[in-house]
Amino acid sequence: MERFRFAPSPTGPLHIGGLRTALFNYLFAKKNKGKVILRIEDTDKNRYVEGSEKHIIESLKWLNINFDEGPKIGGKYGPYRQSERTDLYKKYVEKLIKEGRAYYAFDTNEDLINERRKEEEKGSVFFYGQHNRLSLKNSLSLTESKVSNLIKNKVPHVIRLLISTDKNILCNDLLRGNINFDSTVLEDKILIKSDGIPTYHFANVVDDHLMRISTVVRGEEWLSSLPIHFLIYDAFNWTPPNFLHLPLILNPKGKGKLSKRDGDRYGFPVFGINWNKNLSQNNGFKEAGFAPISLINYLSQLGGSFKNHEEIHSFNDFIEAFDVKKISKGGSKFDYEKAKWINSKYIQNINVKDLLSFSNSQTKQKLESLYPHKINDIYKLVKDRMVLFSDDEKILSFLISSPTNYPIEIYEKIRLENAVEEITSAINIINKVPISSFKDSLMHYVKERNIKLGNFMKSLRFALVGDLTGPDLFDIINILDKKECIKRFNNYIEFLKGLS
RNA sequence: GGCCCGUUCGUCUAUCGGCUAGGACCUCAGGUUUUCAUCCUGGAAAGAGGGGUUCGAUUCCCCUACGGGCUACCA
Repeated sequence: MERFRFAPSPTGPLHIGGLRTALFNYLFAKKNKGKVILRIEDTDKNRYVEGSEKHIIESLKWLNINFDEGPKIGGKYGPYRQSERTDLYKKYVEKLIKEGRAYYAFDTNEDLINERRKEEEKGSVFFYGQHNRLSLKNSLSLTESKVSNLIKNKVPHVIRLLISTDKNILCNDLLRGNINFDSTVLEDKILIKSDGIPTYHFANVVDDHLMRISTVVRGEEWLSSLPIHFLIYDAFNWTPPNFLHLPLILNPKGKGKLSKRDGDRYGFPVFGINWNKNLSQNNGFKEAGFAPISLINYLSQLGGSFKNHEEIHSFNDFIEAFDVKKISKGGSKFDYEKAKWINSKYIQNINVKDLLSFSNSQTKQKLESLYPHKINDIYKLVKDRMVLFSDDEKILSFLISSPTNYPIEIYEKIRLENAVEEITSAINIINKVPISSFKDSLMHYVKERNIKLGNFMKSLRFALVGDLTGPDLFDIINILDKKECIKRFNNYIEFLKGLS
């Protein structure tokens, strides 16, 4: 049984980079009929952010990425929060110390800062490793009795990995093949911090082993720690799992990888669901008006090409098409325009009923009370012009309230000779015939008088909507109904009279 | 600075040595439409540079350049 895991840290909201890592884990697992587990890596007390675990879980749930094991679901390899596994790590690290693969280090923060400064002055960079460990304060350089004294007196200390002196460490990545690292430039990484809590590197390896993970899918930012992880597996004499490092999602405008702040900076969502209640704009794809499957489609083609990008595919399509060989190696820039296009394509392909089930906007609620029997007709009108589910607000506001003002610059564009007279005729026609035959009667009228249809229509639209864009005018008239149309036409006549 | 990874149109990508380098987003032009959007047709737009290997290189190798990541008692 293949086992995968998604292992975020609750240090803030989960952004689309994490979402994509989760997605690829999920696709990979499902493709192989394997399992995916969710593990919360909360080993950093200082960076812990209240509410982020909830945000992570809810974001993934919204995207329909479901886990087989996890903190809420349970499972036989739990607990699934690293903070609840501290005793376990202690047990395992002691084994390493006993076997001489790890050691105690007593250097204080000040000691290390000093060392760093010294190296900096020489124009190089300090790292704790085989070239200098014997001149630092640790159980390798100090006598045995001194070390046991320090420990007995509870002098703060960390536990470091003893990097072997083999020069070459051969690692493997599913995407990039073999990668060689030189152990002489590797740091003796801290395994257990002075507060007794493990670092990412240690907890990660122990858990992946204990939880029987067969393939680790994670972001490329971890590639440089791969040799450390291989060395920890080696120290335990464990077989490492497969590794797949995903290319990073890059900032579309600036430099570097996409960050959580870029959403605010450039005005697009970067989270699955909103984070933070008092927002000037939505930063979640959900609230911005995306369907979960739209985001799945977008994420699947960012740094991969399992399917073509011309149509919307289902979750199952992607599972079937998933192929490690189809993942690209280079990072890819986030492109909000493309994401939006995918969602508009999706909206065009669903029926009105589904569209309505997605939206619960204020606009929809108001329209439902205003036009209880016409809600389907209304959304049918705008379906093809919606990019986001939230677009109904700007497209349909004219159905909720009549135009409050008629922008003079738009009026200038359509200026009709005898405007008052023509609008009055429209009122007469609409009064005389059933609303359903208004179109025929109007066409007849236009033809009889030899009026230019284009301008006349624009004029009517302007009177009704206060703008020149929107759905079919006769459909609008049908929905507004006689009384409201006449009211708006009269308002417009008042406006026209006010001009002269 | 050191180590590691990468590099095809502006962006996301296809190409498993034969290329007139394909598609999508964006963009531009035209058509359909009462308007706008949708939709349809068409256009512009790319294998970082230099060396090899080969009959032939975008594809394989090396160097350089550029981009990215890591370099914390963060993950």
